[in-house]
Amino acid sequence: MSNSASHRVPRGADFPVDKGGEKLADAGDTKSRILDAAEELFMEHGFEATSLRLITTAAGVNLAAVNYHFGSKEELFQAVLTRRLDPMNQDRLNLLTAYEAVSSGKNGKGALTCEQIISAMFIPALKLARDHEQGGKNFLRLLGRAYADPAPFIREFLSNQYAEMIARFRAAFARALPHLPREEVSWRLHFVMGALSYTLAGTDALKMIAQFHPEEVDNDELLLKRLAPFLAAGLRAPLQQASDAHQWFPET
Amino acid sequence: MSNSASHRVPRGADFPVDKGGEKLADAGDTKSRILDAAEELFMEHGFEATSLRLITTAAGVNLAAVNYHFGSKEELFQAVLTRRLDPMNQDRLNLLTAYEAVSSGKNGKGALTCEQIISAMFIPALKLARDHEQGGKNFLRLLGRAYADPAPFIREFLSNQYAEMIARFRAAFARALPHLPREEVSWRLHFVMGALSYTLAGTDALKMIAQFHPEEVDNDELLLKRLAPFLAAGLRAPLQQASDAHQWFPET
DNA sequence: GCTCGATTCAAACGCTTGTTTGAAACCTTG
DNA sequence: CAAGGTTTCAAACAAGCGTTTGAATCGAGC
Repeated sequence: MSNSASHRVPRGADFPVDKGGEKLADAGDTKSRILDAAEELFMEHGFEATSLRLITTAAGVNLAAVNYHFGSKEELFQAVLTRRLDPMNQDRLNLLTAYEAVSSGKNGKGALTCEQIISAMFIPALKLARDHEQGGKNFLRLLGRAYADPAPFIREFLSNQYAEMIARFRAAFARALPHLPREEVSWRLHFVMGALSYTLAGTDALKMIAQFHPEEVDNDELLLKRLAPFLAAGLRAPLQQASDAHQWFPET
Repeated sequence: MSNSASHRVPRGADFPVDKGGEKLADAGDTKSRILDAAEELFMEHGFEATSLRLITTAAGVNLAAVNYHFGSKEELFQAVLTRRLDPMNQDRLNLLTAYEAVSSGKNGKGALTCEQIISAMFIPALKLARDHEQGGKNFLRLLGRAYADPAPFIREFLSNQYAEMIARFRAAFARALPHLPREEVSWRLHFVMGALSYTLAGTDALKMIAQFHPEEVDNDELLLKRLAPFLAAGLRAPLQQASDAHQWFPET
């Protein structure tokens, strides 16, 4: 029902296009003002707890503007995610392709190191984290939270957005870790994605508990640089033999 | 306001107590029926998206029963978490204490291995995951999602619930990894907690993407046994030197 | 058997939610 | 300047929310 043409569709393209020298996101543009306000408020309160009245008031636009420009609250949320997620994942794919081109040219085998693959995942995220003028930093938090959101439309949306990227990176990790069963590679990729999302989303969760230095808490760049070696070591961990399981979990 | 005595307080204790041979959680008890239904529905839809009418209908009790027995929706949510989280964290502390007693008796130094410390964190969680009769498996998912929930009352509640456990485990890891700066230990503990929560919460998130075998997807026990070695290797990763940072993130 | 506190119940309260509506304002195009 | 499509606006809509109320029901103790 939300995908029907029931709402009046504006003349503009589905998304602001960069035509010529004009700014890509005009700060005065109603659509962009809504996207910016929604991004910040969704990050702060989550999808369900953020009302359209809160968003439109913060954006300084009329309440009906959301339904006019985006169709529904759900479609607004997807637009907020797409605006930055699409380019970031495309950057990741491009970076991985570039690494593979260099590597295959050099030794003719085409297998990257774990460090290279993780770099291809993290550098585009880092680019967003460094983007202080736009709300890039906020966006990473929002994205991390969307990962854990139970709403079906969010999960389905993220699955579609990530499908291509995940497949490419799983293949790359499988080549980098040929001694590991494919299944184990899938799991470890899952762990990497999880640690990344959670860490980005939850910096304010346990910050007091972890007694971090104040200047470090909100520094996503420092965070990623600490996380990357941690994950690389995990990826290269020797495969756990079934006979060793008792070392971890003695039968209670 | 929610903590006032504005609602009529029932005669029973704050929580079902195990008196003698009677069952700890009587399935017919209104309070327990509400807790069970709420646990499942909160897990499925999240806190905001789950209405009291949904919960009370599923539990087969009157709508007003929640406010009568728990005071408010927020207090119900905290009761759902406390019921299983309190014992689990107590188990973790007891297990860590037991390991430390054995270790200090053996070599007089008292430093545990990373494997032991991780075991002390994971085994109590594993006990819940194995607990199929009760909704223990569902609870781990709910808990993982609560970690990422932006609602202030949830974050504050979890901070208090975890404060003691986190402090003890950080100290243990610091002794196990004496070559690491305390700050780095805090970060890696944060990564461990994050990977654990996310992995437990999000098994249905990327399950299609990761193309797992169906029988493995919902097996939290197998999951934890794969995650533990991954995290242990990460914890023991050599400290990243500032001069090596370019290996990960060449200045773009 | 009656009393009194504990519990359940149906109904309503006040409020917020996402969405729709039809008219007003705006702005480009002829 | 007039026409026509685009965007904004105030107002209302139906529905759902958490919570409260006061009476009905239950069940043990005198």
